[in-house]
Amino acid sequence: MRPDFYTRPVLEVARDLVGCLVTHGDCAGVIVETEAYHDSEPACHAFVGLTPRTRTLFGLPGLAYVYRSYGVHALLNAVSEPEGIGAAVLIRALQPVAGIDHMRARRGVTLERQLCSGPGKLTQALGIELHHNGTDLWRGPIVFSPRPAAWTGVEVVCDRRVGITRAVELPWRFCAAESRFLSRPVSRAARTSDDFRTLA
DNA sequence: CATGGGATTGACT
DNA sequence: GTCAATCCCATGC
Repeated sequence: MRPDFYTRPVLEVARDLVGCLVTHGDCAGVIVETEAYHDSEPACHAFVGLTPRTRTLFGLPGLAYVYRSYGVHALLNAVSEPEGIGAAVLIRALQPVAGIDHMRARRGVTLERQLCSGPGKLTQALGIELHHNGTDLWRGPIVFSPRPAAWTGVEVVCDRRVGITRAVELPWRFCAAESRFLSRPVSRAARTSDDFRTLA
């Protein structure tokens, strides 16, 4: 998608990215789980302001923000909101649709449900690394493209974000409700409470 | 320049 | 359920 898709409130972008396609080389998958981050809340890297690390986050919407997590994994985000606002959508899980044997080789596992069911797993499966930080998501090499016809109208539910220690109460995780390719199931609270209603 | 803390995963009890 | 691996970077002296 072009940059104007990402020049919107990050919660809308995070919701609307569910169902979109991510392609890198011969590998591709449909996004089934995202999380939103914004410089106004302390779980976001951009909360500390503009530093060498957060330069991409404050940059042009539609750029890839890729950083190393726990010294081990590369995590992929789509920079959102207008330039000058530090916000991004973390891609947390994909349903594999192409290059599946290549993903198996990179991941060292065979079960499709385990190939991209986590933010570190999907970057390993697709061969996404730190040098992709700052590349754009409409020309590539990593390309985000609109929902395939079969994915229009999928139900998206929201839940609390995974693996953070600050601003844990914000329901800024977005999941394809019926997907079996999530990093973890949607919580009981999110399924039953009105506190987790998806944005209109 | 030293230190501490992760937007995780996989192996193990 | 617990826990280590491993590295980038923000912070503070």
